[in-house]
Amino acid sequence: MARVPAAERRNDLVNAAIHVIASHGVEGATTRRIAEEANAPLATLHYCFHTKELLFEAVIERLTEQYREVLIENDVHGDVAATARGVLRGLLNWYLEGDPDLASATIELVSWAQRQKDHPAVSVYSEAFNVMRSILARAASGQEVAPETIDQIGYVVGALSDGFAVNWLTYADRSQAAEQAETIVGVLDAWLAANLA
Amino acid sequence: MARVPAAERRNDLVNAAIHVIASHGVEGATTRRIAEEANAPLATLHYCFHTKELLFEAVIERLTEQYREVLIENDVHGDVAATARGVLRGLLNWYLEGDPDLASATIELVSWAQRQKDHPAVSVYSEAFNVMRSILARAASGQEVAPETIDQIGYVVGALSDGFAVNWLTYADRSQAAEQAETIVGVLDAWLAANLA
Amino acid sequence: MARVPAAERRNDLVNAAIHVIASHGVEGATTRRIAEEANAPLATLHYCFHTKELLFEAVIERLTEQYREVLIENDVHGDVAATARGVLRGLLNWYLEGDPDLASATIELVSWAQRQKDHPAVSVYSEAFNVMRSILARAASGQEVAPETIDQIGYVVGALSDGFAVNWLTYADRSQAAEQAETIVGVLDAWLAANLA
Amino acid sequence: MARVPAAERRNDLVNAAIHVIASHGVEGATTRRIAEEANAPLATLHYCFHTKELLFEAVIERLTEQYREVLIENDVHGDVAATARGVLRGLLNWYLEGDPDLASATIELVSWAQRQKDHPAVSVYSEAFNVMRSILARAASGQEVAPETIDQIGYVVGALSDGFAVNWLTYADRSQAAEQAETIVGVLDAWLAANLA
DNA sequence: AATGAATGAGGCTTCATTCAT
DNA sequence: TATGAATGAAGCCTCATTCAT
Repeated sequence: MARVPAAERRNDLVNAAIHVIASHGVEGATTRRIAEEANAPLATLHYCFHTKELLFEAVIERLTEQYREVLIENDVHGDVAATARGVLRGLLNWYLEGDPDLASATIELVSWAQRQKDHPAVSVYSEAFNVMRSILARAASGQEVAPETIDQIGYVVGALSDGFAVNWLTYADRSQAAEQAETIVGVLDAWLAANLA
Repeated sequence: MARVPAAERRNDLVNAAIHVIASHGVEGATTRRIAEEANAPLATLHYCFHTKELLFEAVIERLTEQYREVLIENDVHGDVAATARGVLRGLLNWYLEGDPDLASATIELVSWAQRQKDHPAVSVYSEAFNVMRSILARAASGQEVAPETIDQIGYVVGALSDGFAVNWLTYADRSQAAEQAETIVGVLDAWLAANLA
Repeated sequence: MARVPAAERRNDLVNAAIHVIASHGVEGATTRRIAEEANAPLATLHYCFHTKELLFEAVIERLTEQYREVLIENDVHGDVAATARGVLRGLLNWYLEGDPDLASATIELVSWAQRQKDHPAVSVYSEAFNVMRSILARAASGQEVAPETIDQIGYVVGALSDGFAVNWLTYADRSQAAEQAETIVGVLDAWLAANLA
Repeated sequence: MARVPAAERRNDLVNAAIHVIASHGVEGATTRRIAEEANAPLATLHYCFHTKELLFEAVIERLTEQYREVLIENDVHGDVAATARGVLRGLLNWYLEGDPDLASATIELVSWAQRQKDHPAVSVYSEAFNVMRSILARAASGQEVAPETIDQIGYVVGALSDGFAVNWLTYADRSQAAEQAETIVGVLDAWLAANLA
């Protein structure tokens, strides 16, 4: 079996882990399956990560980063309402049109991570929330918006996208989900309109 | 160990499974742990359910039923808006104040079930949705509300409660979650106000 | 593979462990090898002992018991000198003519045990020493022998038999060892004669 | 990591191996641990020794040499009895006051070596015995001592020191062992007195 | 009907070793 | 020469399940 540099292998393994977690769940994501998916010998997995748990943490880091990129890419640089709307749209599209593995692995890993000793799960959420807050704060700089309101908007955007994701990953019906995404955006709009008036 | 009738044992085992799934995840819910939690011999688990998968399906049935009861108990028999609001409140309270095991086991099992051959996961959602629809439909009987609107309301209530749950189970901060529940209800209110006018 | 009752299996496994430790050392005594030697599935080993360490402790218990039996069987019920002599002879014969696996496994395990958390190794020695002391003490009941002397005799008998064993297990030359056994007994005799006068 | 000449590395590795074997046993003496203890890259171990077995043989050579030095340093150049006594004392002190790693590694390795194909273990003993014999023979040159007697004395000195060592390494109680050393020397004295008269 | 006993398959990890530079 | 990187084989253990009573 051809030797492959470690950096590349680490990358392959993280990708493989994401794929396997997405399709078999955290539960079915065994080291063997992940190594096989990455076309790597089993021992290589442990050479690169030492522990399955460490691999999963690397996966979480990757997901966190992806999530952050989605947020940043969808910053429309408008006012608060438009910005919140853009970010929510971006998230829904990420779930719908991006790599579905990333989305389902995220959902899968959140509860796994929540049971780990040092709760890396919280970091995904907190990191995501921080990025969202800074985006919204910048959008609000010209307006008179209380900091608590910013946080609240961030929470609502997050909750709406999570709620959307759970349903979408359960039914896996794309056209239905596309309609639901519109509904979800409408919900945010109505709430923003009522609260930022 | 005292011999216990199978019917009772089935019940004990389902309860134990819920508890174990909630605290260890689907991943950590081994037959041994479940049997031990139920104070039952390991073989009894297989005597009662033959397969771990069958036990999990029984758990899902139980959760579905619980979910339905929550919906029904929180039917305020008012107009559509009040009813949707009541149902959402009921769900949020179920997560917040009811047996937290039930709530987290539900979230845990949804993605597990989604990966099973015959998708029992969908049944939880569909069943829940059907109940919600019938409740909302009855509430709407005196008003002029399109059937699609009813479905949409059901979807939004579900998504909001799911979004709430994911965050709550991740952070497990009760007082924060209580505030967030208010926000969530506010979101529904704004949307209903804008859409049922 | 035929099912075999657990008690018998535990016994088989302990015997197999002794044999494997004797021939491959603690180092080479893998669970697989032991299970194979016992004609048992690997899982059975863990069903019967849960842990390799627990199996080894059972082996140590067995060895301790054997050692004690050797001592007791060789109690000639004479005076102190004759008794000490008889016990030493018994030990040397045990090494030479008994099951050589028992003897070498004993030597092998002593240093292993010494590195374990709760030092079961010491127990082998202490137990053996206690038995020896009580045998010698009874033999000395009619004579005027200080308790410290009894302990000292016990120590010397032990040290002589250990010294003999190390050499015997190293060279594995039976006829040479038989002569050496005579020498060792002679050493004890000389020392007893000089010290019990 | 600084590149270090192979000769020095060989030395470091042998020292590290002795230390690791002493504290973790042959069983726990993995190449990684040894390399780490020697502050050497893992591959260097195999570059210097090709095989773990070859490293262990080098360790045995070193131990043999040390043992020989102890014997020679403790040659009092007196008559046979005094010389035997001096050598025994030297060995007991080596165990008690010298580097305890050396002593325990010796005991550890003897049974390991005994299981190897070409029995390097025997070489330690034989070499040690030869040295002892030549020392005793020189001491006996003025006296009338049969060659078999010389061999016997060598054997007894060896057996007594081994017997002492096993107990000392098991209990690791220095003050107790110091007393026992006196006893052991007394045993030799009594035997020599009775046999060289 | 109910369960203690037993097991094949597979879990994660670590070993001594070799490759490639 | 000397070593970071990589790996096949084997380590211990636990899983869901089945057997025998």
